Amino acid sequence: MKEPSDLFETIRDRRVFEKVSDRIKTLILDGELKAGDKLPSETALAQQFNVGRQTVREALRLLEISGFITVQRGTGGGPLIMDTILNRISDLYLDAFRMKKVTMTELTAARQAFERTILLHAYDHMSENELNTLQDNVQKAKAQIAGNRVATEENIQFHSLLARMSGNHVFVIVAESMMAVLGDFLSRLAPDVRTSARVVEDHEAILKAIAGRDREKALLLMQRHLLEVETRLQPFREEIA
Amino acid sequence: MKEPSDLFETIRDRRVFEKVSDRIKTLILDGELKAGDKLPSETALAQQFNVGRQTVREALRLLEISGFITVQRGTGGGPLIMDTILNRISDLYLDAFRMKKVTMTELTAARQAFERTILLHAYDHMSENELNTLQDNVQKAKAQIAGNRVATEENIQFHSLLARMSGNHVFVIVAESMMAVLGDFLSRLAPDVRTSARVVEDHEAILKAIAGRDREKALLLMQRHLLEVETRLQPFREEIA
DNA sequence: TCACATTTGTCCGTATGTATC
DNA sequence: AGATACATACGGACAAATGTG
Repeated sequence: MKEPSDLFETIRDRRVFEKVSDRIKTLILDGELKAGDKLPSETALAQQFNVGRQTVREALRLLEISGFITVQRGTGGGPLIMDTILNRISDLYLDAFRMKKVTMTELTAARQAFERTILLHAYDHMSENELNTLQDNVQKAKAQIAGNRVATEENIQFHSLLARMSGNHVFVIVAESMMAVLGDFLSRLAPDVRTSARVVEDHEAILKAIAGRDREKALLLMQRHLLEVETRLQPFREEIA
Repeated sequence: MKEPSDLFETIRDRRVFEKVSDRIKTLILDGELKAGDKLPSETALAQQFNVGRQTVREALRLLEISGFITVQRGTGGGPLIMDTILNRISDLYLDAFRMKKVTMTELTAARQAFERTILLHAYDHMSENELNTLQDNVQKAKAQIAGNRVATEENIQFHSLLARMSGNHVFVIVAESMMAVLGDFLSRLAPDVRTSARVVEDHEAILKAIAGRDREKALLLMQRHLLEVETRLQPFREEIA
């Protein structure tokens, strides 16, 4: 027979490692532990919480994958508070996209909407410094092309940088996950310097439009750019699966 | 200094439990294991992978918190494949909010971009049947209000339905994850039938604009609607901790 | 109601790998 | 190079939960 009070207790008996994880998490959220601080070693934590090391380890796994800590091995190592939550969210989006097997067509449609908004935001508050950062990115990409190498990394980073300049963290999170999906597709294709070069040209043109304060042109170029990327990858869609 | 993009991350010495986790994850992503399938028990997995049970457990923790599996104790229990990624994303968003890495304003700005496009897509291909589904949703919400109950669930579903009608998985994932966050916030507010009623009115008005083939009006109403929801959640921003 | 089997949850002891000094 | 400190990993054991007969 269950006590009536049981109805109001937590549905699931929370496991010890979850409680340990929550305790540490609370300390971080309350600001008592900040990024850069070191947590005690596993054995020390086990003693402090009066639990087994295995339990502590599982708690640390939760904190680690939730983006609150990293773990370093060796002397002077141990759990280190480090905030990578936003990256973790991007990772989860990537998993979700992969689970649903999103197509390039779907991705492009979403990017059309998203990159447009990002561009608008970035366009409005872009500083001289940020403009230089983007131009730097394009220059590095051009250097790659000049050396007959693809500039995939730089080209993807271009969009990540733009997202950052929007000043909206949610844009960054979603943009990064979308770029990861794109990177996934690209990594399965044979490197093609010529195609990569065209992407760089597109980026340079968009940048030029921004620098020239021609907003509509920048938007139009971005739209065309995304469409072109999709059509280029289109024939491969079947082979991927 | 950290690279902005970890797409091409350094080849970190991966730990055994991470490899085990990845193996299982790959099986799920490749469709060889589907939602509802049961994984072997921890001891069985340990034997199959030729690793210790503790290692398997840590791998399962990763999969669990990444939203790929749940774990049940007792006879007939064990790891069960279940997709809860969206819940995990919203959990992490909430953490990010508490860490002040993301603001409600940022989330709303992202929603504005997505919901606008979702609406456009849905508007273009909406069938009679789908329109009825949405009207059904509004009717149910109105019934709740008429009974002096909040219609939070129905109101959130309105946006999910709209996202599904866009026919784009990316929109569905992003919209539903954001909606989950809002739902979490709303669940902490005192139920307010009057406010809930206004949301339903907004939805009905949007739907009417769609049915009347007035695209611009629908877009405008949606935009206003989202802004209103934001201001309603604004005071919450400080209290969360 | 009761016993029983299965599976996760937790702890301990020990050994190995790894990074720092 | 050697010593130290730490995470990583294995194996064994028992407790607790959960379903079955």
